[in-house]
Amino acid sequence: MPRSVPVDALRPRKRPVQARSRETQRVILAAAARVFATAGYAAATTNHIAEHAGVSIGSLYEYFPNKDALLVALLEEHLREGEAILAGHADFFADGADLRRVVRRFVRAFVDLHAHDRALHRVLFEEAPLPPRVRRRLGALERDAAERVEGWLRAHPGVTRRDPALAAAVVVQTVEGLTHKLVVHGDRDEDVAAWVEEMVTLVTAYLEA
Amino acid sequence: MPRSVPVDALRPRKRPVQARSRETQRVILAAAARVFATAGYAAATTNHIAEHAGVSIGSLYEYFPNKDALLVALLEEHLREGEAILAGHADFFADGADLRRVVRRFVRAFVDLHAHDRALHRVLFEEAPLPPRVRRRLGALERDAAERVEGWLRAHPGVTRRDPALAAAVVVQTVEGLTHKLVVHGDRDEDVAAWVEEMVTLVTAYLEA
Amino acid sequence: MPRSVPVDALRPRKRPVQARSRETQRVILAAAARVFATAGYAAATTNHIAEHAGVSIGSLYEYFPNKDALLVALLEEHLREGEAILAGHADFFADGADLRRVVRRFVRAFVDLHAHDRALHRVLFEEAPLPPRVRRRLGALERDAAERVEGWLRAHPGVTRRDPALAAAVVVQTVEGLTHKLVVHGDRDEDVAAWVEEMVTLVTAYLEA
Amino acid sequence: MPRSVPVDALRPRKRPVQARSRETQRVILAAAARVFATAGYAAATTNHIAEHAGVSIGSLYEYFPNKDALLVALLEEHLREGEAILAGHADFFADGADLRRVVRRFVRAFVDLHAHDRALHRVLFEEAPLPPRVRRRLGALERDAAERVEGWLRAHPGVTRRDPALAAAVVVQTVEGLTHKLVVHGDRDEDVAAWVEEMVTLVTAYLEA
DNA sequence: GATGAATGAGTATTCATTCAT
DNA sequence: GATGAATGAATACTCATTCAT
Repeated sequence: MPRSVPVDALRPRKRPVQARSRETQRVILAAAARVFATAGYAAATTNHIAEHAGVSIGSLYEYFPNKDALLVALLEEHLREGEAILAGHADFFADGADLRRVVRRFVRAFVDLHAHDRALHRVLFEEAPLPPRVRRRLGALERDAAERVEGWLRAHPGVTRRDPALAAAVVVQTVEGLTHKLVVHGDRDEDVAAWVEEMVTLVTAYLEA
Repeated sequence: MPRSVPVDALRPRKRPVQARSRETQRVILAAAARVFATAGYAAATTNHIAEHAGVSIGSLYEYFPNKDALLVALLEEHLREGEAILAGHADFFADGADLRRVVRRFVRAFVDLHAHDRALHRVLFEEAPLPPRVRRRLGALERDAAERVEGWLRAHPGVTRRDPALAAAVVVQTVEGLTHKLVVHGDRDEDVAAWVEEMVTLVTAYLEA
Repeated sequence: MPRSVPVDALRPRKRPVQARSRETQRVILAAAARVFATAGYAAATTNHIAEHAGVSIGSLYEYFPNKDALLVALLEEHLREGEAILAGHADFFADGADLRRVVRRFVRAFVDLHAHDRALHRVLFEEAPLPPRVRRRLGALERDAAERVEGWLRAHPGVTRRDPALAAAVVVQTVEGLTHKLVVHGDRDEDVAAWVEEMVTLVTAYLEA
Repeated sequence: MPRSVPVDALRPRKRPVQARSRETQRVILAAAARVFATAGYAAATTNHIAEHAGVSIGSLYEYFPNKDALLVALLEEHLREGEAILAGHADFFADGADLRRVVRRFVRAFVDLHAHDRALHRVLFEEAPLPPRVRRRLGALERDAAERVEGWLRAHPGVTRRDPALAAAVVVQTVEGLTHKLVVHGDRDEDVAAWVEEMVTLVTAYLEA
């Protein structure tokens, strides 16, 4: 259980150049995702992960300097996806008059982002001791999302909230929080559609109140 | 470090009848709360907790059969408070016509319940591997709250939601989620009042939409 | 293989109060001496040492925070003996006119100090990566011895050396160096007496030259 | 990390015939010297050495079968220099009547032999677990030196020692021991000249006593 | 009831060495 | 000959838990 983590102690060790090693890295990360998700962070063993990856423990440490680095790599992947969604949909909110439709698109993006591996997200966000650097990045992403939402709120005539910055934060936190509850803890897939509609109503009503 | 905890291995070992024993137990639990909050669950050691409590490690195990039991005892305390609020305010929602005022009372109760030890709540709800039994109790409490809310929604004329059970769940999850974000991660106390108002608006608008 | 050793990371962990634990500490240290001496420092395993001591590995770490601490404890014991000899014989050099007799007593003390466990001394002084703090203490002891010798050289009329400080250092280093060679690497006990006489002649002749 | 090294596993693997190979070998050895000297034997890794040499780890093992072989090669280089001095100066001791001048030449040779890389010598002689074969060679060289000294002692009229073999051993060990102390541990270069004179006096006085 | 010495299974991590490319 | 990815045995150390006193 490492107590103090030196700077850059969490980055993958090699930038793999050969195809073989890039593949190995991918395999290890996939195994880590699987093992973290099923066993939980604390109970997950690096030896176990290497075994699952069909790779020697030495190879694992060739690519990742310690257990945390695996977690961080997984998280960064998730964050990159989130950033891609935000960046890719620059025109996210740039859509005509229908408030409800824009909100729905926003909610869907959040839900989709979290849908593909529930168990892993539980580990990533609830169980693991996230290094401050990663926590900061997480916070920055939220703030980035809030800023975009704020800009849109200011532009949209239907929005009645007085403090757009605050409202944007409320929207992001609400959607993110409910998405986590829903996707991470939710039991039934079939509820998702219904919940998405409720989230849309919740947010839209708030913005128009 | 045993990972699987046998059923019912989590209850405090003795029901202390003597005042001194009860006091010792309290002291240990207080120390556990402090140490969990500052070090995190995984990094907190039972020896450390015993030391903080000014008690021998043997005595700690006299009262709590294992490390998890400390966490569970702390959580149960929190849940008991929650139950007390729900029970004590049977008339919670039984108040006249003002939807907004009722919602505000509800939100306040949630926020207050979580306000007194932020760091501990972070550990309790985010970092610790909660035993299924406790997770179930947590879920039961949420469902209980949702049921009460549902009953009130059905009774209140101003509410427009079609599916009161679903709406009640949305309300409880939203308030709980935002409360956690706010109280557990929030930096500034002064923001709390503003956020409470926003949460009230959010929920009220939703119910009246 | 620890690279950086924090301050006080080398002291024994508990000051044992109960007789039982003091005995345990002694047993562990004795086992460490034996294992270091036979296997060498690098090859000596803490688990191996604990096993030899008839004690669990946990107990070993209860008393010594890491492998180095065992080595250091052993060395400090040796240094304490050296200091005791120096302190106990304050009248070491305070003996009449016979230069040769005083020198002989000095040489004997050095040889005796190193005689009781050759293999251990080899490990302690030749093979082990001594922490700077211990190296400094070693140097201080040498300097202390040299100062006492210097004082005596100044007082003794038969000594012809011009620079007593330098001469004292030469004497101490010569005797120590030859003692190590003799006792640590020497094969035959029977040679010791002859060598002691040669060392006495060597030093005496130098001082009177 | 294999602890026992099979016999004859310590010789360089190939006798490089091509210039390029010989150069590579030299580069690797130079890197080993540098890394051993700065990091110490145990902490020096073969990968690190290969990296410093600008050579792949595979190439390193092409030339040296294991880590010890590097150390041994370095030591043999040192021994070869020592042997060369002894052999080259067959007339070392064959010089007229001046005992003191001969002794000085002998001491100088020893000191010079060790002067050029202090840190490396510290590693080579104090820290590294020398394989028996190398230890034997070291001993043989000492015995060789002692024999030559003995022959000279027997021939020289000014020498009063009764047991020339013993006296020769004393001289060699004294000079070697003090040289190591001086060169390996000494801090200031300027002391060297003074110490050389003292060593000369020490030895000369002994031989004439 | 209390103490704290003792336990030992369990885990992250290193590094000399091999061998497919 | 050269490369560097892969190997895996080996080891220091932790900490929840027990139990003799």
